Amino acid sequence: MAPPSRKAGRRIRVLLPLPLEGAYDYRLPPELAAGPGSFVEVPLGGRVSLGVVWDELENAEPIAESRLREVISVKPAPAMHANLRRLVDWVAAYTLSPPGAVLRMAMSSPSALEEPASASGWRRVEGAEARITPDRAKVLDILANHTLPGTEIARAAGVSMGVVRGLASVGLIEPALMARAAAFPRPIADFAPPDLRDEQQLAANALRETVISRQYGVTLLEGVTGSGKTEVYLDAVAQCLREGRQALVLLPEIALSTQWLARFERRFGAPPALWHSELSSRTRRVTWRAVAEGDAPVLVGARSALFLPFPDLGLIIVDEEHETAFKQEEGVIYLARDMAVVRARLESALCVLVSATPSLETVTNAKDGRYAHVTLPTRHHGASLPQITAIDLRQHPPERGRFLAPPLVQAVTETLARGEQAMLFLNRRGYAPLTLCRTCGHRMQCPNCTAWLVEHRAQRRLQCHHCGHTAPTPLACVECGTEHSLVPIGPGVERILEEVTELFPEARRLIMASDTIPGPAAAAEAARRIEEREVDLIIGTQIVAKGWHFPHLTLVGVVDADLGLAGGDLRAGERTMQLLHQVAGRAGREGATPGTVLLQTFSPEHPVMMALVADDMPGFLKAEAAQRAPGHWPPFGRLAALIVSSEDPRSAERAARDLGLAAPTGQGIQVLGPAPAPLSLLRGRHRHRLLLKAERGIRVQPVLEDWLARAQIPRDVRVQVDVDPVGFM
DNA sequence: CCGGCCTGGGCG
DNA sequence: GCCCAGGCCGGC
Repeated sequence: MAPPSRKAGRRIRVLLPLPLEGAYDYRLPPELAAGPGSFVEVPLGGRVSLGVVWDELENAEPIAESRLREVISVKPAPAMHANLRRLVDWVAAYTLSPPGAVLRMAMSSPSALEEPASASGWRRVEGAEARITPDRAKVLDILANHTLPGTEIARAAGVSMGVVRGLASVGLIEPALMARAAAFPRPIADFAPPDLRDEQQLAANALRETVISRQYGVTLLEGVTGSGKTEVYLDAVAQCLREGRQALVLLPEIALSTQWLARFERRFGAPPALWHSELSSRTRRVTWRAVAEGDAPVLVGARSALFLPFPDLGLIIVDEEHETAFKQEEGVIYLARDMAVVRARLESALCVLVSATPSLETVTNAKDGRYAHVTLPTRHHGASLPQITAIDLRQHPPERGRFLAPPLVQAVTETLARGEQAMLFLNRRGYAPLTLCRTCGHRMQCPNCTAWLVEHRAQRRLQCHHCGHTAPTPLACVECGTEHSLVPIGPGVERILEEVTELFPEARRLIMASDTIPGPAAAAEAARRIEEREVDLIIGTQIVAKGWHFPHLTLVGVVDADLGLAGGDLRAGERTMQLLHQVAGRAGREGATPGTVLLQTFSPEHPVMMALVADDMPGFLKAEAAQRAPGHWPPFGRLAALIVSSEDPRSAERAARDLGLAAPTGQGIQVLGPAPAPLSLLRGRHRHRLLLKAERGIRVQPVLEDWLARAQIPRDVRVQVDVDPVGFM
């Protein structure tokens, strides 16, 4: 056998969007031109994969020359910028994920690269001659100096597609690639700038300065609800547009942000580009491409937008920075708020973290001088902040079988009598969170999760809110067989609706929950009905907390203020505080009527309730900090969670125990657990958790890597690493 | 004794 | 992520 002939071409590294250890080496044939960032097609096993030419790695042991395969082609797409490649590497290293898994997010889907389909149209063939009818003349007129798609020509000329096809068949027009339509009209920086109040102008100036400087910076923009934070950061967006750089706005619930989008369009005379999981694959491709080519000056999106290929990003806004929706809990587990800061640093851009109730992490960073801090302490038009009062349920118990205490019922009655709107907030969907058999005590539980099944009476079904398991509500107890013995325990929003229907039969009622407001259209319709006063009484879950503007709402009743405090979660108090503060902020946003907020609670002496009533956020955060600092809890230390799961309960438990035995030790390091996860059974998997706690100066990644390398993990066990965990379920 | 299916490793 | 090899079990 002849020795393999030495083939020409240089060796390059290609990162593939797959969960592989690192980049793979290929040979680039001399006839192809590609450099770092180029999108290339390469053979992988028996298939062809799309990948990105990655950077040279020093000290890497190269694979044998004989094993190299050749790059098939180089894609005609803008190369992935070095900044984004560094972000991919950084996020992979930080989250201990395979870089290819992070690259996958940055490619959004491997098909994003394909040229958007049907970008072709028709143009006139100069000098061609054929019979001209009046209809044909109209078409040729329209095509005098344009290339347009067939359907558009027919519509503009008022002729049928047959005429267009006829012209093509006689050679008067020919197919042509169009200059891509401006899918994303340019927002105009000075289209309709608002008059900013003095304190807004000061804040806006501070942001402008950093945008103009083109330097990395992080600023916490803190302001009470209704203080006009959005106008301030949109001013920074305007400045970014003047600088000719791109701006990215991350929102926690993009599907519910129709009011925000309308506001953006009024301010800039054009809508922003959008990015979220529900985009069609075509829109996805067009948007991805427009971002890469710099044709989308402003993009608004969910956390995944952070990995889009902006060639020149000058500004990242993270609105409601404290929201847990910024945490990605599956696949590559990351917190978009923190990765936004990283991207801003890599891009020499400004990152603005916006909130009325900023997280203790961000407040601490601002206090320590790592972040700049600008505040808006007062509301618009002199509107006062709502008056918050606690209702002690021990002193004012609701009637038997009811959930609204007499003082709250009274307040709703008075509000409705004045012709104003009221809202009842309960962060629980469905009718009742627990269904119990009165005869044998059996509780209806999810077969796949450690969770009760929630009754949804309207659908006559029981549902698991963790795995989606659903079953018809049984007539008899599944355990003892007794009929009519199952009773609902506790309220969900449906049950509150039932109660107010009896109490206020005249009031026009609306439930707002993720199952009744499934998307942007429903959200817009709900907002319209409330704004136009077609609704008197709103009963809502946490989706009512998110950025809505309800000008006629003056009363908010929180049905169960204690709900989020159970469970011993590190941030339970902080999160409850943020959620209730945000809900409270919906009340009395306009005019002279101050809003009223009533909190139903069994523990009005709890620090969260006290702080809400006294409107003392800083005091609350100070107390939180004082609690967390001595034990080195975040933000005064670092956490990483290992979630060990398996379909086999014993396998999961054994692996967790083994990991516990192999736990790292050392100065400033502590391992808690293993312990069964609060949701010890989730989607059919048995779960145990271990928690690594380290002092602030310690990098947890090498510790984790070392730990995992020493442990023997059997094949049926999965170990997920969650650096900086947010939830503890 | 053969074939189907499941699982785990490798892909440059 | 997906292919394919190899092992194991089931069928006649």
